Amino acid sequence: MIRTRFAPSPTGYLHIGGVRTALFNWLFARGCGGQFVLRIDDTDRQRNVSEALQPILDGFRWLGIEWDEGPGVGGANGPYYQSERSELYAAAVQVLLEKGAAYRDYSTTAEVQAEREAAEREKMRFAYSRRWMAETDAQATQFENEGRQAVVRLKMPREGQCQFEDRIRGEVSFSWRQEQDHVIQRTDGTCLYHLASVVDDHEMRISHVIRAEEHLSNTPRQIFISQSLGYESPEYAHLPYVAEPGGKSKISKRKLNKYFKNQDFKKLYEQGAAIARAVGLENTAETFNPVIIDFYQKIGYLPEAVINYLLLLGWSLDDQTEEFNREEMLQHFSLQRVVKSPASFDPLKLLAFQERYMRKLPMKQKVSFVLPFLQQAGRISTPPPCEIGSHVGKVLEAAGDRVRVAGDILQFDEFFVNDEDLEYDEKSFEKRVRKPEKAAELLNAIKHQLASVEPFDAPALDQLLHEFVESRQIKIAQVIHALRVATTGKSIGIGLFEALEIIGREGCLARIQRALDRIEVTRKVS
RNA sequence: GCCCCCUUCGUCUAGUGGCCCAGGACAUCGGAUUCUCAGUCCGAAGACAGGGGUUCGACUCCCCUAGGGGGUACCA
Repeated sequence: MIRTRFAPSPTGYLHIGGVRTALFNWLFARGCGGQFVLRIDDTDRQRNVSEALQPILDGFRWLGIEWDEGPGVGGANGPYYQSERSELYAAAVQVLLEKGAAYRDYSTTAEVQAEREAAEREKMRFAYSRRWMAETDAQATQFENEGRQAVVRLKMPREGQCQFEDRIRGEVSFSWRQEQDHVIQRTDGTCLYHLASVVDDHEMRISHVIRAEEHLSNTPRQIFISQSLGYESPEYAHLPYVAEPGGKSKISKRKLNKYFKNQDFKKLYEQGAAIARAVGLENTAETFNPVIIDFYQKIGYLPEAVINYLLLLGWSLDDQTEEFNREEMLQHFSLQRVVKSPASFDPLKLLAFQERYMRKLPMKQKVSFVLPFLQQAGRISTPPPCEIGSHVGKVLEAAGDRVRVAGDILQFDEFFVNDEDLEYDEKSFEKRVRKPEKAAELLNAIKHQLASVEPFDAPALDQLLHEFVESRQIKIAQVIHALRVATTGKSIGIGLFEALEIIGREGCLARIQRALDRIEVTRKVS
C-alpha cells in the first residue's frame, strides 16, 4: 500500500510551498488508492500547539486535501504529534547504541567547534575525532566524573558511497566521508528531527517520502539510521522548491517588501488588501500575506483554481493540458513528470486560473460565494436572498468576468448603497457631469423620460436612449457618460443599461437629481 | 572551503539524437468588437546559460566554466 505523509510544524500559517508539497504527496498516494498521513512536527515543544495548528488544518480542508490519518481523524498509527512519541525515539536510540551505529559523546559544543575550526584552518575536511566518545560504561563514568554530559551521535561510515534512487532525480550518490557524526539525542534526552523522522516514517509505514529538495543532502544520514535500525528504507522523491515571484530564491513570507518590487505581485497584494479593508479584516504580514494560503481564501479565490495552479507549478502532463479537475489530477499525477528545477510563483497565472474557474462556476454558486463578502462589508443584511434572480445575482450576471475573485464584488458598491450614500468619483464627476455644457440639461431631460418608460429594463432603456439621441441629433457618448457617472458615481463599470435596470427607476431618478443638485455646489478645495 | 542538486521565451512548461530554423499557457504588444471598463476574437514579438567534445546529425549524450539552490547545527 502506498502511504505518504506531510509533516508540518505548528507555526500558525500554511506556506504556499508547503501546500504544494502536501498536494503532491496527496495526489501520489490517493491517485493509486493509497493513503496520506498528516503528522505534526512539534518537537520544539511550543505551547498552544492546537491553536498554531488550526490555520494549517483549515487550509488543507479548504483546499480539499484530506488526510487519512492525523489530527482530527485519528488512525491506527498514532499518536500523530511527535511530542507524544518520545519513547519511540528513545527506544530507537537504544537500539542504535547497542548495534554500535551510535555512541554516547561527552564533548562540549566548544570542543567540537574548536576541532572544526582547526580543520578549516588547515583546509581539511572536518571529521570529529571522537575523542570524547564513550564506548564502554567505564569510559562514560569517567567523563561524567569530569562533569560532562552526553549527547548521542551517529557513528557514521567514513568511507564508501551512499547511493540511492530518487524518484524525481534518478540515481544520486554521496560519499560517506562527507558526512558528520550527527547528534540524534540532546543532553536533555530529547531527540532530533532526523531520528524522529526516520522512526516515524517507519512506524507509520510510509512507503514514499516526498519532500522538499532541501532534504536531499540529509538523505544519506537518514538512510544510515534507517538501515542501522533494520528498517526497509522508503522510496525518496525530492521536490524542487517554489521560488519567489520573478526570482530564483525560495519564496519566503518574510520578504514581502522585496516581492513588492515585482509589479504583478504588488497588484495581487493590493487588490487583496483592498478587499480585506472593505470586509474589516486584520491586515498584517503575519495574518495577511500572499505567501500564506489563507490569503487566497480570505479574498475569495476558488480552492480548485489554487490547486490547479499549484499542480502545474513543477509538474505537467504534456505540452497542452492545463485544466485538471480532482479526478483527472489523481488519475494523471506521477512523480516522473515532476520538474527538477525550481518554479517561481506567478501571481498573474494564478489569477488566470481563478478567472477560468470563476467563469465555469454556476451562477447560483457564484451568488453564495460572494454573499459572505457583502455581508462582512455591511452591504447587505442577513439573511439575504440567495437566488439567481436576486439583486446580487443580477449584479453578478451583469458584472460577468469583472468579478475575478469573490471579494471583487465590493468594487460594485454602487449597487449596494443607499442612493443618498452613493459616492461620486470627483474626477469623473468633474469631467462628465460638471464640465460638459449641456450635461445638466440632458440629464434633466432624460430624468423625465426615465420617469415614465415601461418596462424599466435594459432593452427598453437602450431603446429609449437611442431614440433620445436621435431626436436631438447628438452622439450617444454625450449623454451616456454623464448618465453613468450620475447614477453610479464612476466612469467605468458594467453596461449602462443593465446598471440602470439594477438600480431601478426610483434609484435612478434620485441619483440623477442628486447629481444635478451637486453641480451647483461649489467645489470644496481639499 | 568541501559535497550534492539544478539551468529551454519575462514566467509556468513540452521536448529522452533527426518529427524542433523548438510546441502550448500566462503576461506583453498590435488590430477588430463595444456606451466606459473588463471580456471575446484575430495577429505579432519572444528561449535551448557559455565553451569544448562525441555523432552524418545535439535542446537532447560527455567534459569544463558560470549562475542558482541545498547540506556541512544539541534547526526542521
